[in-house]
Amino acid sequence: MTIGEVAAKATIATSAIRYYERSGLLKQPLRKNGRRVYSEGVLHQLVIIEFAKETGFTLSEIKLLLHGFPENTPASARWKKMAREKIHELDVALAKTKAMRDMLEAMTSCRCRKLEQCAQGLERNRRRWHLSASPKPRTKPR
Amino acid sequence: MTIGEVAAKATIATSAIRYYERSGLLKQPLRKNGRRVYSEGVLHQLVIIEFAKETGFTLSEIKLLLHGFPENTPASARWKKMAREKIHELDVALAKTKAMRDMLEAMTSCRCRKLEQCAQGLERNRRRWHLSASPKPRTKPR
DNA sequence: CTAGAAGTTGAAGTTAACTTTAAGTCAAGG
DNA sequence: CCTTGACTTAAAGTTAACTTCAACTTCTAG
Repeated sequence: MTIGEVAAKATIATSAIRYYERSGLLKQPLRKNGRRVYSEGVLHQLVIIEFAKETGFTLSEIKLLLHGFPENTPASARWKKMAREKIHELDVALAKTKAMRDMLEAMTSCRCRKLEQCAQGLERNRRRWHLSASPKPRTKPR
Repeated sequence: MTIGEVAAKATIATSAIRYYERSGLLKQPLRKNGRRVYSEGVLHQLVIIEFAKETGFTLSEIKLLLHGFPENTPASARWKKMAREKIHELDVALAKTKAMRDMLEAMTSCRCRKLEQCAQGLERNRRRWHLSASPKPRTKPR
């Protein structure tokens, strides 16, 4: 398969495939006259990559999942190791987002005429709320 | 107050204050010999800005909150308008993150020996799970 | 008066995950 | 043979929210 065919079957851009290769997620495929020639296997790899992305892994974490274990480590063990921390991160993100939601909900009963007045009230509640400078789920990534 | 004093009181960097000014969040303060001279009011503005950031508003949304309404629009009305959509976004993000968590949790009972085998299973469940390309809460912004 | 702290500006750097562009190579169809 | 489309690379662009840097200027303490 050519890179274009792989891209079509996996519905991801060719530029992304090349990028994954450059970043070490995918191994360098064989070349014919300089062009990449892929076997079916790459499709499975891409499925794993996409799934991992959907569950919140960064590309460098995915790289660990794929190539950061001794060669013969079973997939189950890899997932268990990687998932534990990520699930915790997701829980933290959930708590954070809920807190954001609650603060905002509270604001909907604001009766202030000027924003300056809100500031006064907010300052009073500041410690009850302090969300710290931890992971804030971005609302509109790409 | 000088920009340094404001920064200290609000515990944000001077560069951030200048950046907010450039981006139109803060009005240009008076100058004395080229230097910015602030009145107390700016501290309230910064409290509002920080709160809005903590609740997930982007700077351009905050700009709307502060300057995107007719001059005499009460703060309460501004919040209500802005919060409604943001709360919805947060709910979407929550749902998404929960889904991510659940998928990952499911993976912890994976028994595959090779990742390729996972790929098979994942492909089968693909439609049940399809999270689409919508807002993915980033786990480690900055 | 002078060192050093703090201010000023515009421009460039940061991060992640890609995409886009420029400039060139290769293969297939008419 | 020639055009067209797919491929190649390295490098630069994208986005958000700032930070850092370079090159000055200004204020303050001694």
